[in-house]
Amino acid sequence: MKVLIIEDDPLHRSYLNEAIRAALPECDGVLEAENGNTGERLARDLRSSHIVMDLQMSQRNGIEAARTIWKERPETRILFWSNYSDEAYVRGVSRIVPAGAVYGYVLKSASDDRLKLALRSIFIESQCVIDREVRGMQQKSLGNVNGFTEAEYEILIDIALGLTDRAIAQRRNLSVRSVQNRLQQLYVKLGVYQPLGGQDDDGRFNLRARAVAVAFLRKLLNHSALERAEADLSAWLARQPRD
Amino acid sequence: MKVLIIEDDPLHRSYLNEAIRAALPECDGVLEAENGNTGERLARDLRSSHIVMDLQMSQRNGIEAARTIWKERPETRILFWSNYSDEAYVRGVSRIVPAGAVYGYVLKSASDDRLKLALRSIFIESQCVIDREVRGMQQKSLGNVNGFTEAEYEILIDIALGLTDRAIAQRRNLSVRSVQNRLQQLYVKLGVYQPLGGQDDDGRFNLRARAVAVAFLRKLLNHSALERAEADLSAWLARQPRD
DNA sequence: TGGGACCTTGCGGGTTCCCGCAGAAAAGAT
DNA sequence: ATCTTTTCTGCGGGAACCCGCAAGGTCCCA
Repeated sequence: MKVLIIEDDPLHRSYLNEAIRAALPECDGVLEAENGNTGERLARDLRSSHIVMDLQMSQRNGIEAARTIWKERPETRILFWSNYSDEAYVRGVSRIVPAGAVYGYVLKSASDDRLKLALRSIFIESQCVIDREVRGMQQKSLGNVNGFTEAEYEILIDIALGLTDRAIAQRRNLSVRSVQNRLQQLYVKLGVYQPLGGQDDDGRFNLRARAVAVAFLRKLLNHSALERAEADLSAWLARQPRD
Repeated sequence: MKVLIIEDDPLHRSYLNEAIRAALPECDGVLEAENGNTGERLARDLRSSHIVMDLQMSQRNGIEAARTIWKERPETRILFWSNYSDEAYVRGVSRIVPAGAVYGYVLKSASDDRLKLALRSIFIESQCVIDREVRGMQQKSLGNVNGFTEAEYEILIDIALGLTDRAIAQRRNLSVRSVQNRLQQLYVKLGVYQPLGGQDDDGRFNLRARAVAVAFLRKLLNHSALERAEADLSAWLARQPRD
């Protein structure tokens, strides 16, 4: 068994390397890649099916890399080892994990033992391991207490990208009014909606822009999510005939 | 001489610790804090005037911490040791460094030697050290090729927070029309302006929201900048009498 | 088979945004 | 002191946004 590390911080990389050797004596080789691109290439060339990777790398982020890796070989086992449990990341990951895949998500703040345990669980015992904090995030994200529907998330991204109502309607195959409905719904959930009576900060906020701000502050959105969305968008735009 | 480390990643912390001991044999003590809050407290209690800190920590970010530390003791020497050279960070730092202060900004990707050299330069020779990449950022940011005025940056933040034109006018003591002028100017600089003829993506983008998106993608804005801005905003709102 | 919950769509209108035009005011330059 | 350049400001109007109201649609459950 060989393990591939994809992580851009050299310190973390060597730490991981040691941890893997210690936790998995049956492993006969550890490879390292320092960004998503070379990681993908190595995974393809060497047919690695055991990967540990960071999300948030400068060159090409972990989610992108994982997506293409899983697309080529869905049985690959991936342990995500990340600093953050931002909703944007958690959601991003759970959107790309193939049905039945074995994977893990542990935070860098977790203890040594925890990491080693996760390594064994995933790579040896074929069992998923998701940190409790991350799982909490998932619950909140998928359950509905303070949770966002796919539709709501979608429209949040669309306004974060700066699309107009009309463009969103076109993109999502809806009428303009429906788009506005979803927006209203989003505003309510984000707590930026102003129910007419409230003279408090009335008129101070542009709801559309405010919603994006709040989403960022709550880490519903982050840089890499935006980047992905922007890439999707420009692909769609290119596909769009001149109206 | 004692050195205080403020850094939330334990690996990086211990690496820093070693580097400091190696580079500064004359130093007789290294202290560690794992977030901005305890860092500030330690700095105050122990009167540390030699600090190495990360920007981007979860509890309280480096810029906040540095601001209060420098407010209390402007002669403190601070070396910022960060992963990123985002314009938002660079600008954030240069906004708070007191006149004549000795400080440094080196990237975590820099070599061992580079870090040690920076430590000696700043703490022993009282000389500022700013990584070339960061300096490049500063140039771009302060010079005006693709650079943003303070005014433009200010209004960018205001719309990113979700304020309306009217609210911005109030906050910045301008007429609404002036705010809109500045917005137009910003749109031009961000390349989102649509000069009437362009039927290309005409109407696809909401300029206001698009500007924020582009700013995020270009790292003119980032999470911690938004957080700071949000804090400033709510302070201002509290100070604002009911209109 | 008839509610109930939810989503979609059209209509209408009040508000905000976007911005060309043009005059006043401020800041520099010669 | 005068000229230029930049910034601020009001006016006006077209477009986009925000949203209450109300009429279908769909899906599920009893």
